[in-house]
This record gives sequence, C-alpha cells and structure tokens, in this order.
Amino acid sequence: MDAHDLITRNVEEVVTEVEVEALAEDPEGRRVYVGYEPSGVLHLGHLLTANKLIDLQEAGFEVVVLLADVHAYLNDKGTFEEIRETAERMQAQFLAYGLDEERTEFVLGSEFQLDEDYVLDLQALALETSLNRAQRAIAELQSGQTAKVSHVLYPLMQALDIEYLDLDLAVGGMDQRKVHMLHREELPGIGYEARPCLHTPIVADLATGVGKVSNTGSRILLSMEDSTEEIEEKVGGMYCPPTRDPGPDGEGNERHNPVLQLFQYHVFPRFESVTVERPEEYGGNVTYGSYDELADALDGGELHPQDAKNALAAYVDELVAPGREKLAELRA
RNA sequence: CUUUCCGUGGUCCAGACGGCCAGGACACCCGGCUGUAACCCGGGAGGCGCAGGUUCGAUCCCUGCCGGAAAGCCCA
Repeated sequence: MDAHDLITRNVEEVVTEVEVEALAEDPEGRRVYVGYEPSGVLHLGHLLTANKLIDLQEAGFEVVVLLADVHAYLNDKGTFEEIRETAERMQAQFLAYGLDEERTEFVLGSEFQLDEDYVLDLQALALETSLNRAQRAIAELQSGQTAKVSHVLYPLMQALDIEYLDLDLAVGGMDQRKVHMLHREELPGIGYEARPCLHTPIVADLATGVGKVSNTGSRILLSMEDSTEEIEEKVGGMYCPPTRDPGPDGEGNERHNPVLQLFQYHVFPRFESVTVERPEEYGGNVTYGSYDELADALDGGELHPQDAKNALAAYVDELVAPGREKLAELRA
C-alpha cells in the first residue's frame, strides 16, 4: 500500500485532497495530531482515530497526541489534578494499543496553552470569530444545558492548537469537522496558515445501528477495560441484521451494521485476514482476506451474524488485551 | 444584588379538590420468539430538590434554603 492509500484508507473526508496528496509525496517527518480529552479508559471510539495514527506512523509521520487537559477542564471534567492523572493512564493505554513509542509525542495541553503568546493569540481569535460561529463548532453540549463561555473557548483553542503544535495535518472524527473548518477559516485571519485535515467516520450505535443521531451514550460501549467475557457478551448484544445495508428504523433514522463497521475500521486494518471459527454443522471455519469478502459473505447469507459476532469478539479481545493488562498493572 | 419563571423514576413530560397504589413515553433489567441482534409478546426495578409551617392528612398551600433559566440601562 503506498503512502497516499495508507493515509486516506478508511477516512470519510479529506480536506483537501490536493493538500493531502502533497503531503503524501514526502510524508517522512511530517507532524500529525489528534487531540483527546483525557479519559480514564479508552474505548473503541478513541481507537478508531488511533488506528489512523498508526497508519500515518507507518507512512512516516511523526505523531503528536494532545492530552487536552485544559479542554477537559473547560468542559467541566474535574480538577486539573484528576484530569492529569487520567491523562497519564490514557497515554499508557495508547502505547499498549500499538502506537510506536519512539515516534509518538504526548503533549499535555497546559504545557503550552497557558503561555502568553498562546493566550494573546486566543484573544485575537476570539476577536475574529463570531459567537454564533464558535457555538456551532462546539462538539458536545448536553441538550438541556445552556452554553457557557468555556464552551465557546473550547473550539477556538482547538483551532489554535494546530498552529502551536507545529503540525502538518490534523486528524479527528467527523464530529470534529466543524472545529477543523473553523480552524481553516479563522486561522488565516490572525496570520497563520490553515492545515489539511482528515476525518474518520463515526461508527454507528453498537446496540441499534443508528448513526449520527442519538449521541446520548450508547448502551453498548466496548472499552479497554472489558474482560474477554464482557466483550463476548457486549458483542453478542450488538445490532446485526444479515445485511450490509440495513434500512432505516421506524423513525426513519439511517442505520448501519455496526458489526461490519467494527470489522472494517478496527479489525481488518490490524490483521492480515480474519478467520471465523464455526462448528461443522454450520459449514466449518472460513477465512476472509479482506473486509469486502467478509461483508459480502454476510450479505449473501454464507456467513451467519452469530458466527460473525463470535469472530468479532475474539479479534476485539485481542486488540484490547494489551491495554487491559496495562490498566490492571496501573491499578495494582 | 433585585424581580419573574422553573425543580416529579436515567431522560422527556403528565398529574389532582390537599386524601383514592403519583401515570405515560423512551431508556434499562429478566423471560419468550428468532442459530445473533432488531421487531413483536410477557414480566420487572426505579421518582415528587432540602428544611420547616398550616392541616386530621401536603408532591400539591405558605416561608426559608439549595439548584437551573430569563430579565435589569435607554424608549417609559
């Protein structure tokens, strides 16, 4: 796989193609980042962007992981002390998951976001940006809650981080695209150059298959701390019609097949092939060399959802195991 | 600081004259149906912000407190 394919595989949006193609010409030593609000336990959502970072690392990029403690603080996630503690655990889990320690730089937001230059640029950006524009870029805001001033500061800082971390590329889920667009539109206004961005897809709700909507926190959440048994149980409960393309639900919400999505975005990028173990009664073991082969088999009825789930649970377990051990170690 | 409005299961809402088991939707848990899940069917857990007062009796009326929202200037 060449650099460009590696950079853009499983990506939902590339902003812009031209800029990213230019990066792909000579990726060695380029800097890319993802920012995360520190969270004690990684879940599959984190790992989706982490997979992209691993791809980019393989393509020659230097990876910066921003542990956004100040952002978490602005989002009312606790005291700085608590937040930094979870940031440390988060870092350990990312390394256990497979980020190359030699080529990954972990940066705490507070290391530079409180510097005078940064703060003054933040004021400049605040002067440039309409309240409405900033408010629309806020990623997560509880439905009933009223926006606080901290909430509009949040996206402005994200935009500025990309400059201050001296990056060549920004990565985030589709939920971050508004922030990235704010960055691209407003940063030139204060004298900086906008950077290209990659947006990874957002996997549908594991329990219902509904995409985009909900965000109320799914019933099923697969995380680094799940035991093998918990993973089997959770995967067993996932929504999985025997098709690639489930129709909309009763309310007209678009649905996806999250079991297939996990194979596509989490399993195949990290394994050469996938072997589904099945009793003879159901046709015996089968091996798929690509996501499409597996998805076609499910869609065509040759692969039963239960068997697909059994295999998925086994692979997810393998992906999560190193991080799970690391967590146990940290807690001991 | 002052005024007004609001505070019912996890969430969003009902509720009455003060008394009758405080209802519903969605979510959640258990079981059935499916070789998975969903759908469907059956069952279940869970609530009146706090403290006083009035009353035979308060989730409902009164006072205070806590918490949330909006307003305060000019036009008058």
